Amino acid sequence: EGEVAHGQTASYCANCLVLQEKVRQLQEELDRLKANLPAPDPQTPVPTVMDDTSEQEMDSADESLTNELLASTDETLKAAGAGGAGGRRIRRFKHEWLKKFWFLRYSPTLNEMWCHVCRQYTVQSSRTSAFILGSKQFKIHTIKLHAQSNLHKKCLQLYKLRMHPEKTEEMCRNMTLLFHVAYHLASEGRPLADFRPLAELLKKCDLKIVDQYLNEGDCQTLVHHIGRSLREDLFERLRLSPFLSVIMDGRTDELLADNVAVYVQYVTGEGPAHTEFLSLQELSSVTVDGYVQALDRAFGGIGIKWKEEKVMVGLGVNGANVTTGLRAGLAVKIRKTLPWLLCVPCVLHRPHLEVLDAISNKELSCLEDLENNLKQLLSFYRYSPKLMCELRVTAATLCEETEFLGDIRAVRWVIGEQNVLNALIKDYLEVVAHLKEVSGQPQKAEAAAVALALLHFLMDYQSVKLIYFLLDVIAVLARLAFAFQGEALLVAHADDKVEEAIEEISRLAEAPGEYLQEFEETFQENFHGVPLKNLRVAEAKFNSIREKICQRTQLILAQRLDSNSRSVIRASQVFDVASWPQNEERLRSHCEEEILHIYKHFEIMPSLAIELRDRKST
DNA sequence: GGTGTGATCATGCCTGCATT
DNA sequence: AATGCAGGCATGATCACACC
Repeated sequence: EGEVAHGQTASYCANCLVLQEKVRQLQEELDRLKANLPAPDPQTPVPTVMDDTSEQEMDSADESLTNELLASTDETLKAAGAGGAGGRRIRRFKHEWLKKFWFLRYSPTLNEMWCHVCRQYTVQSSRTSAFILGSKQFKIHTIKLHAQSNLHKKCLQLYKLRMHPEKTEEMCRNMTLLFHVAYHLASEGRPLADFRPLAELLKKCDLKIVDQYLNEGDCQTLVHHIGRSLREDLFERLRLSPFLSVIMDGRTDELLADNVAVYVQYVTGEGPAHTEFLSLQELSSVTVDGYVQALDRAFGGIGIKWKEEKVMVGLGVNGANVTTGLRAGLAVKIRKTLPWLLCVPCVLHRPHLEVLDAISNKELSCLEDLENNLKQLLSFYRYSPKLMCELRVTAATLCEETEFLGDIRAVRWVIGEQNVLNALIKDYLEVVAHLKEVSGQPQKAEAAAVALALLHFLMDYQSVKLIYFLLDVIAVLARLAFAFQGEALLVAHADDKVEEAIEEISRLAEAPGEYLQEFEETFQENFHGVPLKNLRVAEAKFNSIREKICQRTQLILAQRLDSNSRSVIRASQVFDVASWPQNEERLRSHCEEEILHIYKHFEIMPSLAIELRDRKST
């Protein structure tokens, strides 16, 4: 009340004037009521409290209103101002400035001028501007400078937008373009610094883009909001989905902590299930508990309590640091809360990694020896541009593969890279010839020594035979990987593919595969004219190695599918429309048993009961 | 996240011009 | 000549941004 009373004569702002008038009327009404006086006669109605007079109306009205009011006070103020002159020059506010600068306001009581537009539309950061607080710097120069200032221009833009709503729409369109640019940068993983040049490019293409927000910080803000919006959409879809499956892909990082990418599969009313990235979680430890905690955090972040809400039906765990034991342990742990959980072999892009990791141990040290030798051979060329050039001329295939691999030191299993072994076999003679040449150069002692060691490896009968045999094994695993990468692969089919692979591997243990056969046919006393060493000494040893590799590989593949989930997963073959019988009669009874089995498995699941009830009621 | 740098703005002083 | 005013210029404060 005090403030308003104080401001009663202090402002010519239209908003203030209207409010002051209302206050005056209310005060009168209050006084009347206090004095217990009768209501005023209907000719002078007491206005009601502040109606919906919008700011917009006041703004549009304020110019004429202010000017009118000023006209009445102009003379008196002028007289008062002139009386105070004397001695050092005193600058005074000149009322004609109000006509010259429409945004200018002046309060004779406070003897301050300010900018009406800036006061209404300023941003937090510039609240200290003299033309917002109130200035006593009565110089036309000062006002002109303010009119040209960026702050004023920005506020003016906002003011005009408010006055003309149709411009807001245009601004929205322009901002949408800016959002597109920010989204593009984020989704392509491009630096935020590209924001401005990209926006400028669009401008050159005659697209209207706003001039503001073109710095990195604002781009980051836009990306942040885009991300938030997309996540909220996803969360909403997840909440609506009656069932969820989770895929966890662990990753070992030697520099930072281990982490796991959590993906979630959900169903909507139409179309197939969707798979989306949920979040990346740091692993406190690569243990069952570490993974469960990561799962808690991933779902906790979107307000889903997976243990209580009981909507999770499937789990796939993959990754370099995930052992068979860990995978099984995790399944056991989660099944304590969600007994219907299916643990399925999720898409396995690189089965050779897991197989090689699992089978390589002390008994099969030959694998690691081979790996080390291969890495040394590739490194020998990879990190010497000169040697690489020489290799390019003679052994183009191997050179290409080496380049493709990038940093050899970062490749987990060179053996697993099918094309590397293939390339080595293809360019075998050229590589051996080149190494021989390098080893014979006395001026490059270091390189010569390495080349000699590598020659020793390449001209070893057992090494070469092992490479041929591994090519057979890797080929089987590569076919499996290819099958896993198929777009519409059913779980039941994945199981079949694993079975097939196990079968093929067992055949390799008994009879030589395609590659080994080729080796045996080619090798007669020497190999393409290269005399191999340690001939036949290791034939028995090789056979034992071959057997072991096959056995272990079979075992690892067999463990891929969780035994508890197997029966349900096999029953899910019923969903493969291609396997349905043509005959209508037979179709009726087709897979009745399997459907019943799947139903019984999920029967205990609360959300299934709800889903079925909802279906019935509709 | 701290720091240096340039841009912007408010302010005061000075000067030149117009008016009294 | 005195006075008033606009505009130029210098200066310090503050802010945004780039860089480390």
